[in-house]
This record gives sequence, C-alpha cells and structure tokens, in this order.
Amino acid sequence: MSVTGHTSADTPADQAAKGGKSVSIRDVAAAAGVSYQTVSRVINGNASVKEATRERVQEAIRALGFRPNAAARALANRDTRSLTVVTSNTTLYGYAATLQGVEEAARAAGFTVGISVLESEADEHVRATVNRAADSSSGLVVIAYDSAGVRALDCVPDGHPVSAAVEAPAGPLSNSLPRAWIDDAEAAAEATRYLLELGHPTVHYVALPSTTHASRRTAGWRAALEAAGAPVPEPVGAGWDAVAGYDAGRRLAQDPGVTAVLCGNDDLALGVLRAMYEAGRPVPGQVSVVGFDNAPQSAFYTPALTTVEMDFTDLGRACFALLHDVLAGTSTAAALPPVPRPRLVVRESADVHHPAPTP
Amino acid sequence: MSVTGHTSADTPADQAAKGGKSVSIRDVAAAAGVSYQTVSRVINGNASVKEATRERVQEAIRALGFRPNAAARALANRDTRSLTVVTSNTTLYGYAATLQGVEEAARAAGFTVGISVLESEADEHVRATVNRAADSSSGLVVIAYDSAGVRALDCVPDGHPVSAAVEAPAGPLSNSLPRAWIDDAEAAAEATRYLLELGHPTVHYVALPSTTHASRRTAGWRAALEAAGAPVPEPVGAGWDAVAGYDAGRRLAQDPGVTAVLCGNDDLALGVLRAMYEAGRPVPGQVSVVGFDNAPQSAFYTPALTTVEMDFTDLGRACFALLHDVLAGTSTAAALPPVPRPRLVVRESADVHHPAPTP
DNA sequence: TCCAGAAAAGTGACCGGTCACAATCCTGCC
DNA sequence: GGCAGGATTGTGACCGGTCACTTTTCTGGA
Repeated sequence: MSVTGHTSADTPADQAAKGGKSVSIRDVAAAAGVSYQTVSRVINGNASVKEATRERVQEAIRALGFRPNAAARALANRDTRSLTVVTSNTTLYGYAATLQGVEEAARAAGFTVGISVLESEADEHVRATVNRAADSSSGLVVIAYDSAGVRALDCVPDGHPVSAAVEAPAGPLSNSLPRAWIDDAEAAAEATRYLLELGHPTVHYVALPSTTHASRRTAGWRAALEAAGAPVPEPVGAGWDAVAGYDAGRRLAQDPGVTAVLCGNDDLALGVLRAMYEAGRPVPGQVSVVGFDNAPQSAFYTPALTTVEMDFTDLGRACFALLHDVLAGTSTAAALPPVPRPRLVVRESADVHHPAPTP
Repeated sequence: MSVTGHTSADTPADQAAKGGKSVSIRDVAAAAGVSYQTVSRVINGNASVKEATRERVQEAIRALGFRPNAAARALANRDTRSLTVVTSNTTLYGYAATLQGVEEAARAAGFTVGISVLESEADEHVRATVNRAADSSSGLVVIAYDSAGVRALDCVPDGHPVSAAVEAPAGPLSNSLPRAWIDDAEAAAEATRYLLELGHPTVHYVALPSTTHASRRTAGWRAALEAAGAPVPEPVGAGWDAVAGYDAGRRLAQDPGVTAVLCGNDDLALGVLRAMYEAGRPVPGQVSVVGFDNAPQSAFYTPALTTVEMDFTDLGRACFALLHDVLAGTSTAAALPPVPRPRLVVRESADVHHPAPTP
C-alpha cells in the first residue's frame, strides 16, 4: 500500500483556503450591494426578489465562490436534514443492500446520510455509538438484524426520531418504534414445501443467529413442515458467513438422513455447499440446498443456488420513508408502503430426492 | 415487507419532544447556578473548574437531559470533525471493506462519517453529489477505483480537504491530491509467475474497467509475462461483477489455447469459474483460474479460489489518516504509513498445466 | 397628481455553542 | 492584616445563517 501527500509547496495555499475567512452571505451582500437577507432569499429561491437583483446576487455568489454553511443553517433551522444508519458489518450483503436503499431514498429527499458501525454488542460500546450518532444527525435508522442492532435500538434516547429494519415484527423490542421488515415467513414456507414436494422426507434448517426466538423465517419453515406432517429437526445454529455455514454443513453431512437443507442466507448456503462437497455428498444429487437473500453471486455458484430473493434495497427505502414521517410528525401505523413479497428463485442446488444407495 | 409506525397516541409526546425547546448550556447553567461558560468548560473537560462546581453542573446536565448541539458547536468551532465517503456501489466487497476501514479509523478519532453514493458517472450527477458532500462535512474521502470515482475527485472544490483511495499512483488525476493505493503490481506478477511455473504457456487476464490505462495490476501481469518470454494476450475487458466475469469466461472458454486466467477480482473469477464449468472445461483440471481481493466467500467456492489477498480495510484506515493530516495542516508526502503488501493465497483453482488432449 | 396596497428590500434578534478577556475568589507569605 | 498572583468564574461578542417585522419602492386607479 502506498501513499502520496501534498507537496510542501501546497501547504500555504491550503492554509489560506482553510484559515482564510470563508465567504458568508454578508460578504456576498456587500459585493452585490444588497442586504444579507436578500442574499438569503436568493439562495433559498423562495421569497420574492426582483429578477435583476437576483441576478446581481447570483453573480456575486459565483464571483466569491460562496457556499452556504451547513452548520449555521442547521443551527438556525433546528434541523439538519440528516440521518445516520446504525449497523454492524456492512460487508454482508443484506446489510450493504439495506444501507444502499436508505442512502438512495435519503439522497433523493435531500438528506445527508451518516453511518455508524457497531463493532461489538458490548453494552457500553453500543450506547456510546448510538448516542454519538443521535447527536450528530436529526434521525436514526437502525439495522437490527442482529443482537447488536437490537441492543442499539434499545439505547436510542427516548423520543429521538428513529426507524428500524428488523428481522420480525414481534420481538424483544421494549418500545413500539416504527420499523420495517420483510415478511419472509411465507417465502420460507414456500421453499420448504418446494423441497418437500421434491420428495425429501424433511428439511433441515441452518439458522441465522436470531434476535427474536421467533424469526419469521424459522416460523415459516416449521409451519410448512408441520403442515406436511414431516418431522421437525432441530435448527442448526450458525453465524452469518460462509465459515459458519461450513461448520454447520460439516455437522449435517455426517447425518445420512439429511437430504435437504434450507439456509438462513446465501453465505451460509455456500458454506454448506462446500462442506457437502468435501464430505462427498454431491449437491443436488444427494443433498438439496436452498439459500436465502439471492445475493448477486449465488447464480454463479456451482451448483447455482436455488434461493429466496429478498429486496433489501426496497426495505432500506421503506425505513427512510418511515423515519421521514416521524421527522415530519406524520408518523402513523396506517400508512403501509407496498409490500414486495420475497419469492423463490429456482436454480440448480435443489433437486428431487434420491434415496441414499443402500450399501 | 411490512411496516409499523407509532400509534397515534404517541404523537403528542413526539411533538413535545420535538417542538419542546431543547435544553442549552444556558438552561443547565441556570439550573446549576453558574454561568454558561462554566458549563461549557465542564462539558469540554479541559479548563480548570472546581470539583464541587463540576459535580453540580454534571448533576444539572443529567437532570435536564442536556446534550450538546452539534451544529452550534460546529458553527462556533468552524469545524465539524466529520468526513464523507464518496463512492459508488458499496455492495461490492472492495468498496465495502474500504468504507469499513475509513469508518473504523474515523470513529476512533472522534469523527462522524457520512456516505454519499454515486449512481452514475454523469457529470452533472457527480458534481452535484460531490458538492453536497463537501458542504456537509469538513473533509472528503473519495473511493476512486472506478471512473465515477475518478470523476468525483476532479469535481472536488479546489482547496477542499480530501483524500482518495485509487487504483494506481499514476493516473488521469489532474491534481496531486493526497491518495493511497495498494501496490498490487508485484502481487499480480507473483500470481502470473505462479501460473507460469505451473507450466501454463501464458496467462490470460480478465480486467476490471480501468480508470487509468496503467493499472498496476495489469502492469504486473504484463511484466511477468514479458520477463518469462511468454506471449501477452489482449486483456479481456469486463465489468465488476460475476455477470461480467461470466461473459468474459464464455469468450475465453471457446479458445482451447486458454489454460490459465487471472481475474481482476474474485467476483469476476467466480463468473469465469462458472463459464468454464458450463463449457465443460474443468477447473483446475483443464483451466486454472486465479482471482484478486480474497473476498470472504472465495475460500468456499468449488474449487476454492486461489487469489491475491488485499487489505482494503487497512487502505481505508490509511485514507482517513491522510485526510486527518490534511485537516490538521500537517500533510506531507514524507509520512508513509506501513505498507502491507498483498500476497498470493494458494487454494484449489489453479493447478499444473495439462496439455489439452489431442482428439 | 396623489394615495392605497402590494412588492421588494432591510433591520434586529436569535439559534447554541466558543473564544478572548475581565472580574472575583482564594491562598500563602511578609 | 494586607497583598501578590494563581485558580475560578463571569461577560460580551461572534460563528453564519434564519425568522419576524419594519421600511422603502413600485404599481395602478381615483
């Protein structure tokens, strides 16, 4: 890794640019021969200003390189038009996509977006992070797919504007903050039924660390199994990434009764795929695997992953809309945005059940 | 996707919390029976305040639930202690990891970090995005791996504090802004030599859309080939994701002379892997593939991907350090941070060359 | 030509902190 | 007891915008 910096020759210029007094509306006003209030009117484009005056002011603005000071504006307005997203690991697909959605919607609405990542779920750390985030923006969007996020939600100062992306509607949330989630129970059930219809006696589940003990996904899987009268195996607890999936997969691979596996996300599924491969249990020949999320890579795995498509980006947009409502004071439970249901996308990793060869 | 909001019963409380005047240091001062300046001293912990007084003030702060107003502070200080990261698609591993690094370092230094994503490289859009980012924070970190980013770098208002993560030191950057990059030329060369030593007559290259026409990666690959006296095939232009890799891979698969492929990143490599698989050209049996970046998933592909490990997080940290120096006015080219060189991690996707069976 | 009323432009105060400097309170020592 | 000098604390102005309200300038109709 390499680095270049300014040459020392640049420094004076920098100093000038930094230390040199920045131009304010008063400076512009003087240059244009009007009052500062008129300049304010021009840059906000709202009040009535004579065309000739407006042009004169705009000319001055251009000449002086004036840029309105956001802090001053925020102070006077008592509003920053900014939000910060509180999240853990943005390197995971679901998180990154949600963030992307929030950012997109926020930017469109003229909001500035900050990001604040939770590095652990240690109480003090979470509290400090949330407090700083709350102070530096007018609203919070918490991505609470994991327990660090849920804890963060609990730390939000009372009454502070916030919305959250959560795993499931019911949960350990002490308060009834506005929140959005993707109802994937039905999709999980659909995936499970799909596997069952392929002839598998039952479907094993590699679960994400749940924040709720009542994950919609898990519930859908269980319900489908029960409805079909199939045995309900204990879900295999795992983490978030391929490493965790691999570990779970190795355990599952040892049980010859395992022929179908539903995974909490695509990374987990990738790990399972690999573990099965190493254990000499071909997918989908001997074991079928279905993922969750439809990450961009999963169509290219070998076998291509059958998975459930989730629109995290849209979820992010919804979270912004929710926060925006709170900020505007128009927050109501009544206004439900469109509900894009997740759907199963069938590829190669799941196939009809082939009874294990009896040796 | 589902959404809940506040019940209407909550609304009054909200209004109160929002409309109700927020407590200022003057309020705290009155409650504690001291002057506002003393309160300021207490919350900044710097000046000399008698212990008894400090406690009285802190008690008042707690009682009133005082939280310092960031905007006011920024206005008075002429400094926000905030930066915003300008980047495109944060869903890609390299970008997300870099962002994570910047955020981590920034948070540690008490900086607030914003994010602003470039949705296209349309000039007007880029300019608007950069300007807004520049106005809302005291410094910019531009991730300029792609042309949208490079363009953004060119739009940064003159003299505005900025640092950048770039693809290569030399480039179309018109100005000499402080920037950091991972010197992967040697790593690319190492990977190429590795493939050559495996007996492959040459190594094909699936390139990232380069911002510079002089990507270090490409240069390293070419140099290694030339040094070995191997033919230098035309790099296959591609995009950033697995889809692009897949397209490139299909073209490559048709040429029986292709036995070794180096890819600009792991997603590209995944696409190539898949294309080769579909074309009936087993990897690594018939074709060897090496990726770049060592994304967390690549160890779990089948075959596990041999790739070059890049420490993007550290690069992000370096970018922050650079910006921090600029902000502090201590920016010099002299201060080079430690240089963690990328290294080749050998897994399964590359193997000794097996001459094509002569049919 | 004059005046009402709308349009345009200006004034003062304030948002919630910080700085520079002044004022007051101690303490030890002559 | 009085005083120098450091430790504490208070005062006024200001950062760069915005709001509410006042003043000045236009406009058209009587």
